[in-house]
Amino acid sequence: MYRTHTCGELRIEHVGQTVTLAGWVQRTRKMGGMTFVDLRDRYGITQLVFNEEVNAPLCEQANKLGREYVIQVVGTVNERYSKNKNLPTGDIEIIVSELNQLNASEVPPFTIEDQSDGGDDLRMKYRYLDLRRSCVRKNLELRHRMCIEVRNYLSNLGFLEVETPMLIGSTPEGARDFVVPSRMNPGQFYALPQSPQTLKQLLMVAGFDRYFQIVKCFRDEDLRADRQPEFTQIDCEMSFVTQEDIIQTFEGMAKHLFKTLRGVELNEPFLRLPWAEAMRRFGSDKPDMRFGMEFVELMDVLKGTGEFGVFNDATYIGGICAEGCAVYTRKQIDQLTDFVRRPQIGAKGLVYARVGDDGSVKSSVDKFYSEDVLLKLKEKMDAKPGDLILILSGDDTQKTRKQLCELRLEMGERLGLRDKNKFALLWVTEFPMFEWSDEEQRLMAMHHPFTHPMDEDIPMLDTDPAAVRADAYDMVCNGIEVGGGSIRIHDPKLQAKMFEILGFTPERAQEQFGFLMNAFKYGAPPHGGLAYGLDRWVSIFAGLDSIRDCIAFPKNNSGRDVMLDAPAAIEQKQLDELCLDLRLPQ
RNA sequence: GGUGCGUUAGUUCAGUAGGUUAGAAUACAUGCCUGUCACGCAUGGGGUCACGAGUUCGAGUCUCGUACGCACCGCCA
Repeated sequence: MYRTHTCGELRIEHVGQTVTLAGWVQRTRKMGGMTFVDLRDRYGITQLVFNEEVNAPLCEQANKLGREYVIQVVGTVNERYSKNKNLPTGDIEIIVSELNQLNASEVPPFTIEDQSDGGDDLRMKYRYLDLRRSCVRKNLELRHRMCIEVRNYLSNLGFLEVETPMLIGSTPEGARDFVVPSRMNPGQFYALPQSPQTLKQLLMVAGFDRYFQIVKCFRDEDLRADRQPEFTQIDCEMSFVTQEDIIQTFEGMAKHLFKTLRGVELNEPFLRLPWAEAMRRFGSDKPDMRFGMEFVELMDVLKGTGEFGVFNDATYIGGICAEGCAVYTRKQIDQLTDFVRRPQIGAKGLVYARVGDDGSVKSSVDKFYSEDVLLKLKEKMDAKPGDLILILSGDDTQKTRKQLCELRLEMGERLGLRDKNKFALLWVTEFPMFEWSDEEQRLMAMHHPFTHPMDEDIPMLDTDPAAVRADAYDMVCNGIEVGGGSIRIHDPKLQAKMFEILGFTPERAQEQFGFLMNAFKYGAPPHGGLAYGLDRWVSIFAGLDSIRDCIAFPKNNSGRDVMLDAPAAIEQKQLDELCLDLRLPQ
């Protein structure tokens, strides 16, 4: 037996027991005739003591241990002279009588400590060392507990976890597919699923009326801090349900996770915001509702009421009111102007108005407007003395709202309103069914082509498809889309019409999605579902800035695994066997 | 495909206006130290300043290019 206890286990009540421990050397402290060793495993740290007077050769042996050596010790649990309140095992130590070095270690390239000196790149290259750090390990432990709670919650409601294949067919809609060549079918390719969407719909046809799966999904798109090419979804689908049933079920799951994993009771029903309203009030389909600072539309107050050409040419003027920010210096406001002018945001400029303690308004456009108009502005913005009004305008309402959204988030950040320990959840509903693609010169499904339109909008499919709203919903937490879903189409005729609107010929629809349309001919139940992004949930609960930190072996910004050095070229023999003629870009 | 920032010791970083032998902290090594726990003290080793070209009497420092990293835009049904 390698060990009788873990390194996080022993307490004052174990004093006097003879124990065997095994683990890694975190650090040694040599005090002359005495040596202390911190022994670490994933359960904690236990201090080992070696005393030259008691056993000189053993102490000598301990002095030779380096960081990350793997050792096994036999010893007696002893109460410490001076306790360490920072460690759960800080009341005790092990007086070692036997030391076995199980393995040596090279000096690690960075320190294996919570406050590591290692940069991201190096930590990823030696991820197996990085994962030894408790702050990283804890994220994976949380991820594990979340999976358990998801399975508990859904299992108790009668959901069945069913695995769907990883090797499926490529579909042209949506994200780029990762493709896998088939050796036995030369020149043909599988694709890795972007999501098990169609497969779970087939499970509904098969009568598995409550399905879920914690499942890897793959999308060959550029990465971000919150986007990996392979990521994990909690994928769910239900039959004989309305949108309301699904929202109730999965709002319940969110509440369950918050309660069991964060100890947060969310008693109120989540806010529901139709997409158009979210765009109008926050300029985003995933608004951060931890703070207010809602948009106020100012066209009626500022357009045509003064000589300011920028506003008079605008088709949208919107403002936000930053409480107490009238004290902002010229420099601070210039910083905000630079912020909105950054190419990624793209605003031309920023108009501001300070509300003085006496209620007077001083703005950057004073010379263009009468005092009367400026007071009307203050009134419309509901601004109080000491507030700062920030205004953006433009000739593209959608774009200007997006810019104002960035400014609102920046102000929220500056004012400390985006507290990681505060959670604001909501549903965004009534998404548009389609959005116009300039690149493809056609309507594209905003969600996916299997989304059911809202019943009352179905007649508009023929007359004004762009105005049709979808029976779709996203769950948003702190400005992050944490899940989304929809009621699906189960009528083959409606599905065929949808493909037609999306520009598919009947032949091509049959070729790409025939398996689904055929299945619908055999009694498809009404159904709908939702998928949660597991990585995002874990990173929100753990307060992480990037989902990488809750993934054991993540990819870097360019989609590379720097530890495995993948992707990489393969041998000519493999290419030959796959009948692949590889021409690299010049 | 694009924008921004970065690349200097094992590691994290500093490096002034372009000018002598490139620094700090930490890690590592050696020595001292019997109650430390971010131990302390002393000494020491450790650098192709990412790569390539250019400007210059002279480049870690300025310019251009390349590679890599991070963040973001596009993209992500």
